[in-house]
Amino acid sequence: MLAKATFFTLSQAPGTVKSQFLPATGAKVDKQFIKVACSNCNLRELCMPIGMDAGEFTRVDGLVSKRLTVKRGAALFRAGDAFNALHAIRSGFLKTTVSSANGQSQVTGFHMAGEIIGLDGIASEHHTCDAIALEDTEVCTMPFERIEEIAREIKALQHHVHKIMSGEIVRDQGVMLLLGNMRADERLAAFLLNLQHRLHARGFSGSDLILRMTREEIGSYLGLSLETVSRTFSKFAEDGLITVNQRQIHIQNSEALKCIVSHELYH
Amino acid sequence: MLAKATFFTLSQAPGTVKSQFLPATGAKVDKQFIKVACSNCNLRELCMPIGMDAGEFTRVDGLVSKRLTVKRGAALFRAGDAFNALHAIRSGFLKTTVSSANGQSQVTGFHMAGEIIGLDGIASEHHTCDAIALEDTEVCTMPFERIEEIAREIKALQHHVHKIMSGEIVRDQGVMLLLGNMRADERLAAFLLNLQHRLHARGFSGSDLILRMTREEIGSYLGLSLETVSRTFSKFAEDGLITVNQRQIHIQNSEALKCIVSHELYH
DNA sequence: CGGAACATTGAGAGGGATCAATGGACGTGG
DNA sequence: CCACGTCCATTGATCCCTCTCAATGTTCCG
Repeated sequence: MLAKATFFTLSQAPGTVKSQFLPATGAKVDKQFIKVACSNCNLRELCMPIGMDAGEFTRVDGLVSKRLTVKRGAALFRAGDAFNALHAIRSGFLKTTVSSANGQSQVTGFHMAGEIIGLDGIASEHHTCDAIALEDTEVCTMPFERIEEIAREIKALQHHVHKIMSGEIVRDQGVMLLLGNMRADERLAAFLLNLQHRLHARGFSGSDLILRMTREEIGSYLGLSLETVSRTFSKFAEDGLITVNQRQIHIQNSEALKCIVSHELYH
Repeated sequence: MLAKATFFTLSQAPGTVKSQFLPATGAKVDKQFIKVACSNCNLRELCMPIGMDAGEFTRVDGLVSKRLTVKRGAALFRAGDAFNALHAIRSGFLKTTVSSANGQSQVTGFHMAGEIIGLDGIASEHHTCDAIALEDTEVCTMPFERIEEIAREIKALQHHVHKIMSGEIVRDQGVMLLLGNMRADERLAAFLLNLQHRLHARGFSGSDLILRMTREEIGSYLGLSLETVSRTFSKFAEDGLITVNQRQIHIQNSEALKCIVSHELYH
């Protein structure tokens, strides 16, 4: 219930190792257009409001000021940076991390195609987290002033913006529940199931997935050490719930994972 | 830095035990007006946008459809309830809790006068958490449709709504950092400092505070058992950092608390 | 005054962190 | 194409922080 409510996020590839993430339109095709319109984008159902007429959609197309490419390991933005735009992820995969004054940091989320990133910056006009690409990533940058301007005119867009922000709040609540209440195996099971769920929403089977992040990053997100993450993966594999090969995970028994999340030992 | 960035929230009373929370206007005065205008409210600087002209403020007054009183222990809303309004807390104190399918629950926040509650419901049109009053509480109910309607016309209000939601996201990030990275004493120290900070913003000294929640609720919020909360309070008291008398806390050495949050043992 | 709810404190156990060493995978450069 | 170095993952051993179970004390309210 809450588990599917959107804890986390994850990237992956359908079956083959190197296959790219985009469900349909290939990157090469995109290159032909200097600017791909939202109305044309195959991710629009994930990141744009539904129920707009053609005229409204044309206005929304004007939201995207530019497309950015972020190389793996590079930052889309960093804590402290001035905020002026939200970013829709077109392809690729990012993590967001917050840091305390003394340097310890925590992964607060993994973000994949179709999601909106940068909401944290609105409050103070400055970002409060780092957004780091975990693989080469392409984002559509939407100046926030322009978003607000158009949202004042198009009801559906306005409401959509509110829904996205509220959804992020709900997601965070789920992570809090996870960090505050669950034990290691429950956290990791919930993590994998969320993964599966989100991949399914993007047209993948979800039983085969490729982790884009290290064990350390998973551990940071889940409030565990990297060793515990690794050990728990191994335990799941021993019990026949999953198959682990480095970052390739095959989910064999998602029902059992659900039982683990629910505190129910085994079946 | 992140510590003051708004982890949590807390109510209290300035010095005397039974004193009410409202900084100035007493409840009795309010009763004379069927409806207290936002433009008149002494909390407006906390919950309303600044920089509006008189005409705009009059429109915003129309946001509040009614005032609700929630008795201690009662729910303002519950997970699953249909969402249709946000609530501004006028006086009192609430907690929000989320529950997983199998019944374990977690406090996700404590909310005091001047804060907006109910943002979680926008995403799915249904609330995802319970909001329970920890003392008799008065809220101003603002139908969300009306908020959106007026926000489309008044830029300052629109932006304010966005800031409030973003602020909630930033707060949640801080809680994640706390739950994922800190140890018991660090969590509790951060909790107390956040308390102090928020009280200060409301005109209280903040060195004397009265907890409105039980040890168990603190523990749930911080991901600790109630015994650990109690023990840590005692340890802080032994070390001369605070004085504890049931729910009355006196902060004697907030600098030392800051050191604890920063992982620095003692000084 | 008695009971319920809450807080404190102690003893013991366990889950996960930490420290440490080994092994694979990948990329770079010879 | 192979060698090497780096990064990452796995696995083991040990320790300790926090949970759990339990008993007692305190406050508040009917």
